[in-house]
Amino acid sequence: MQRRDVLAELATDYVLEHGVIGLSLRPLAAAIGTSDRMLVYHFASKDALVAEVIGRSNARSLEVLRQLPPAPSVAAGVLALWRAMSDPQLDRCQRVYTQAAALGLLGQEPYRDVVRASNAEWSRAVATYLTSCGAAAARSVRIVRLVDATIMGLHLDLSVETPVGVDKAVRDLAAAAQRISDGDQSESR
Amino acid sequence: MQRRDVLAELATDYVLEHGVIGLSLRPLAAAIGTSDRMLVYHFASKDALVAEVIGRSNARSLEVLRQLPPAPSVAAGVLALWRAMSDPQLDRCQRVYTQAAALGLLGQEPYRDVVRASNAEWSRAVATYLTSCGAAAARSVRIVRLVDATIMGLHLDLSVETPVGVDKAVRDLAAAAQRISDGDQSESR
DNA sequence: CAGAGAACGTAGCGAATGCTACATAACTCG
DNA sequence: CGAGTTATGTAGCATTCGCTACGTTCTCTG
Repeated sequence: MQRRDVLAELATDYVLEHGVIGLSLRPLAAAIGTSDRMLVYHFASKDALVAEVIGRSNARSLEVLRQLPPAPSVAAGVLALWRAMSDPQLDRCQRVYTQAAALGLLGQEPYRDVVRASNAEWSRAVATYLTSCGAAAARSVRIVRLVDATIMGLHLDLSVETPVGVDKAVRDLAAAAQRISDGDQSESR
Repeated sequence: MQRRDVLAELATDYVLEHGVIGLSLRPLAAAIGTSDRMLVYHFASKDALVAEVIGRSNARSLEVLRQLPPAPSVAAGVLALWRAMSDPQLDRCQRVYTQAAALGLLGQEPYRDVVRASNAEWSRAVATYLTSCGAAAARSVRIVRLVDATIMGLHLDLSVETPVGVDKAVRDLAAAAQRISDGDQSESR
């Protein structure tokens, strides 16, 4: 394996632990046994390095998601998805993504392209998964929109405090997803 | 009004436009007609200043939310809440909150206390609002958990791209909230 | 073996960071 | 008026930042 790839993977490990926001080259380089000089040499700039790291973090997420065994129903699939995303490994990837997205919320947005691409790929993968759980293909994107946003919001809540009732909210979400898949037209023409 | 309050309000305006993440004292000071020297003098440190700004930003959110007229149903209340939070003014406050929360996701968390307090206050206010829309008081916190997280997640999505189907997701959310309020026990024992 | 290209170390540049020391002005109140 | 608190300006310190210039080692290939 090329040196560049090794460094990229090590840097990804480091970022998954320390985040993207305050990141600076020298501590990162020291932690993975190289120098800021070499990081810039291999990745051209800090922003390019971080962008690649974000991409790799999201690639790891996708890898886990794609190996998630299908559940017997959409509701069960949502619960399985929640459990999978609550695993520390995947949770860290999601946190990195959230930090990258939050950077673009106001003012500067150095990682816009990677974040966009990651978001699109992730949405597609979740749709594929929920379809494998029996979601009507025509409705899966609609379900994904709701499920993905809610899981992300709940995880952000969980990072702030450890609120009661999250499990219940997840079950409510699963039920809502199931209803949409089953063809509920009541309130959403 | 004390000079300190004036500066705090001006700083809040500035942060609502430029975010908390890359913030540095000198550009902020220059923009609001003072110096970094004076900011540290009045607020003791940068972190203390930013913490206060985050608090004020969330106070503005609460002010708007508390003046939101009750809707005739829970579903309508969720839609009204969504519309209110999509207003640029309130949206910016939410973005600042998200950035502050995202800072604490990995590694450092300088604004933990303010974020926690803001989150708690906000949840309570949303619960109060939805109760005024007819939500059963005993179920309002459960509804809030779902609604608030979803709206936050959807707004984060919207900041990344402008995806189709968000409106539909909001209506799905409103319908789900309505069902919970009406006493749906089906999937969430 | 020779040469080329990749990998790396040392040192440092210019800019920006939060914050402080020191002195000065302005205003309030006895 | 005089004293004391509040507000401000100037200058700078120590550190860190991303990045680069320059030179050296290593490895691979012809």
